[in-house]
Amino acid sequence: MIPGEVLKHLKRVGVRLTPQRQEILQVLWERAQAGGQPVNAEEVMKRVRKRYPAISLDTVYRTLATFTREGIVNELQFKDQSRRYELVIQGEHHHHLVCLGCGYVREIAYCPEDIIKRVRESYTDFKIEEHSFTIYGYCAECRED
Amino acid sequence: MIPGEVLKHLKRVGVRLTPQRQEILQVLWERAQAGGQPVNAEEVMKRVRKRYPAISLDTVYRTLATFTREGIVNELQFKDQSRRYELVIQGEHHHHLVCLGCGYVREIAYCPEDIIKRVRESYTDFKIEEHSFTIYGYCAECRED
DNA sequence: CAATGAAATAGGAATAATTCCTAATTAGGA
DNA sequence: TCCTAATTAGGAATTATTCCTATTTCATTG
Ligand SMILES: [Mn+2]
Ligand SMILES: [Mn+2]
Ligand SMILES: [Zn+2]
Ligand SMILES: [Zn+2]
Repeated sequence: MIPGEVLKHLKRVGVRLTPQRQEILQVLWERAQAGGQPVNAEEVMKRVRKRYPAISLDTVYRTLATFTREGIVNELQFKDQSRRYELVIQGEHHHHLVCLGCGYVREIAYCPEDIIKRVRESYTDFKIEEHSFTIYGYCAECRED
Repeated sequence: MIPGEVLKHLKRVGVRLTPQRQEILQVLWERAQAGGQPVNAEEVMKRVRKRYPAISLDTVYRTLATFTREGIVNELQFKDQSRRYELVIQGEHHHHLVCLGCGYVREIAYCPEDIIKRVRESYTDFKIEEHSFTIYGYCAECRED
């Protein structure tokens, strides 16, 4: 299930493949399959505990941080201060549309690459590493008018 | 100092102009003048206390929330989970470049309006309210290579 | 200019998310 | 199989933000 390249990468950089980590990957993978709704740490823990009851929340946090550092996972920070995670799909990059009412997330394929390029060119003393772009609003169920 | 239109707006929508709120506005205004480095609630409190020692942190938070709701203040949520605030300058809109090392913030004038327009057109059942766009990296002092 | 009442405040408690700590366990190379 | 550095569980600590409530105050009205 879990992409072989992910396991290979972890091995290459010397990140041990513990059962906890495998289960977390599994949960993220299932999530990605089921529409790509990102999950928070609490939710990851709950889901992992169905198959691996002893996992601690701290391990979930640590693991998600490790995976994020390794580029395997995307850590999203939304403005309701919820942090959510999603598996990075190889060679794919996207942003999100978030409902301020229910928190539902949709993916949008567009990325302001042109702007990032321009900024990289004009702010040469600044080394760009990443960017976040999120659109907020109300989904069909949550909008009032 | 504080833009007259701001005071007028608050009056119009029935938000009382207490000394606490005036001092907070003053601090945000001074910040905007001094380069536009956004501030967090703690910092706002410290600065306000120099002139109004009894203000409580809760009042700062409440007031910043009120101002944000009224469109007078911008609430920024960065991915290190710091929340910072800046005065909205009438008729102006910008985004930020944030250093992952020291947290220093620079403003960038570009905005991915075209993408937002496209999203608005293709996701018609979604009512767009706002957006956030932030570029992260390392400033001249913090970059290593 | 005094009375009035809803709005706002101070200060401390409560909450929630995340990180820290440490003794015990374990993955995986030798 | 052994060994050791990496990882973990579980609970404590920390941090940022929100909640609570008795008291104060703004600003409208008479
Ligand atoms: Mn996504
Ligand atoms: Mn700014
Ligand atoms: Zn919704
Ligand atoms: Zn820096």
